[in-house]
Amino acid sequence: MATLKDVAKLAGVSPKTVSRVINDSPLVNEETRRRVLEAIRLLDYHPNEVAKNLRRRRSQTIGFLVPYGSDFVFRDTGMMEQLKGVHDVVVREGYNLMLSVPLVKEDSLWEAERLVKRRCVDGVILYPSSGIDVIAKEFLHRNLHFVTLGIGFQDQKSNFVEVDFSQATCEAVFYLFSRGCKRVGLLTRPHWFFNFPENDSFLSGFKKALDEAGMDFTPQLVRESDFTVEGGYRDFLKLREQVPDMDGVVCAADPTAYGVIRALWELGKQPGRDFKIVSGDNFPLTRKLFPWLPSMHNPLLRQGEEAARMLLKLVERGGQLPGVVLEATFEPPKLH
Amino acid sequence: MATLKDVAKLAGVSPKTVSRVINDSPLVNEETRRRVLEAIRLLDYHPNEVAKNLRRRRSQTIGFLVPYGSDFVFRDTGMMEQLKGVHDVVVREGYNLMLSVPLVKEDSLWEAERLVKRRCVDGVILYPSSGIDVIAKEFLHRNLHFVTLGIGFQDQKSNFVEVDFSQATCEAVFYLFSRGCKRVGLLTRPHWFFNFPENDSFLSGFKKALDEAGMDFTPQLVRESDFTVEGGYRDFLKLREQVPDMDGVVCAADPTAYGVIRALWELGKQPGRDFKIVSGDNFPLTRKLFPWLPSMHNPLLRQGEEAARMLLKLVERGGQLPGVVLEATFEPPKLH
DNA sequence: TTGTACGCGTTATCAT
DNA sequence: ATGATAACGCGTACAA
Repeated sequence: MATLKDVAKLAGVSPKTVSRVINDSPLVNEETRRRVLEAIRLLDYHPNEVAKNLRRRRSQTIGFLVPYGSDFVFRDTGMMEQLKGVHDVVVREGYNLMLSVPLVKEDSLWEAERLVKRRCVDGVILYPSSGIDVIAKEFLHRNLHFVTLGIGFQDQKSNFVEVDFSQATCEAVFYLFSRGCKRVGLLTRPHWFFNFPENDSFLSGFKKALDEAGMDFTPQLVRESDFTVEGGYRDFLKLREQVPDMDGVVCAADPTAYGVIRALWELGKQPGRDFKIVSGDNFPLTRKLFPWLPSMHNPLLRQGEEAARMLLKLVERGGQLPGVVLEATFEPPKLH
Repeated sequence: MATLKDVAKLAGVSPKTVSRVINDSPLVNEETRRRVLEAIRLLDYHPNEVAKNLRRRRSQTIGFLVPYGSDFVFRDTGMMEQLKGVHDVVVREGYNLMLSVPLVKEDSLWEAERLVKRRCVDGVILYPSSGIDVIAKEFLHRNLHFVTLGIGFQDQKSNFVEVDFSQATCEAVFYLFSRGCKRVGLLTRPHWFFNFPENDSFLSGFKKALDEAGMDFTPQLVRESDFTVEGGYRDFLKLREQVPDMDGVVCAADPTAYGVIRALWELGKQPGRDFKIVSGDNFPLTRKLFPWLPSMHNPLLRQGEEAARMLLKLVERGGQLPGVVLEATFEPPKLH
């Protein structure tokens, strides 16, 4: 493998000049540059990024840490959207993306520390799954770079990109009323999935809608459901026992809605006609598979992009950045 | 940030001794080791992987290069399975995983070269999408490390993990016959997706089944379909025009089958009852969403694992390894 | 515009 | 069992 020195020797210049050419420095004679480029071509020289990174005290790499538990199979579609958002920004800015999925839950904390403290990455994007609060607080304190996809711990003010569903959920409920529903339920997110359960924007939006519609809220109208198809199936059936006259439901996630759909099939009801549903993510797949299914739109791609942009700023400028809250939206489908 | 030297100074030993302790060398006195470990703890020292990698001329990282076009949205579920297989093996062996999705198709070749030649990674896992044949051949020639997920170019003998569907497809067709089908069609993989279209194991299995059943094969019975829901929808409707009396179909992929299911709904037919389907991947999601849907099983996870194991061997021992062919399986669902 | 000398933080070699 | 010294391949600081 040819090195920068070899190139310098062949081109008859100093190593530094070769370095300048590689890094597109303007401070180099055209003729010299030409000679150097020719030498690079002849030797098939490729700069060694590891050496460069050591010298620059950078890894030029961003980490994406997926919590164990992403076997949540189908949540992966949402994760992939976020990941793609992160990836695109990171790559465009000349960084690499390292993906890490700890094999067991206990490894998450150690893995986040390993990635950042051993300088495998310049910064890391974290899911706000349980346990991450510890990491986030320590990283903040030691000025290590991270961004959480959602709020990671209570009173976190910086370095997160959160999605707020309250307005979208409120509109979704009104949409169901407008479609003739008399009694609407909510399958919300699982509180145990997060570090501070209090702040459920699905629930607050749901309550707001009932309030504005002059209807009473009762806890019976709500169940939590983990973001899985089976969970949606199971929890919908339970919710139906709680609210026998329910004729519409808002789901916090697409997989949950899939579970509801399956349950309705098995009950001999046609989803969307005999019973109304609003879904929660609006995955591309959902549009393809169930074009008739109304859905809130979870801005997963943008969340990933924002998180990546924020992290790169942190890496390049240091300090902290105020958290960002994106709004989920609800676009009622065209009626016909 | 404390370095190895700082630790050495504090512990009153040479840097090399600290290095020995870190790397669990047996050649170090117990008492010395204790002192060093104490110094490490006091300084909160973390070894710098970049420096280590420079010295060891390794990046200790494996690349996973996703072809542009992975917007194939739902194929991602399959890709995630493979990725998870790769990840688990790679991490268990103490490597990192770098994920790269070139933003545009033209970047793929350059990106693969960049990753390997600039030593960002020690080796790379490639999809056999078009264009990869060029890379694979050059890498082979220059002894750079790679494994393709499937055969990347004609006559490739080494460094791939392929999945063979011929037997599974054959059994799937017989299953449909056993369920009363008289006329079975095939929605096979898109030939343009690969570099050498000749070797379609779905098609060969399909032909074999018809042959063994004493039925004539005609090209009308087959259509290619890209691995998308829309594609499955569209191509199924076309295939139905070609074969009006078709009463069963084998799909090369799960998203294709989803498209078929949607088409049947819209035709007012109940999938699985009025028209029989066998799917091609058996994603976890498929089991959850359509438990009644029979499917061949695409060993995606194992394919990823095998590819990773192969690549790590190549990285650590050099040379080349003969390609591996995994068998897809068909397990008829329990009838009731 | 170009070159020199040094350092980034670790491991390898060869001593002792 | 431990240490001195030299790499690894590049960028930085400063001088020319």
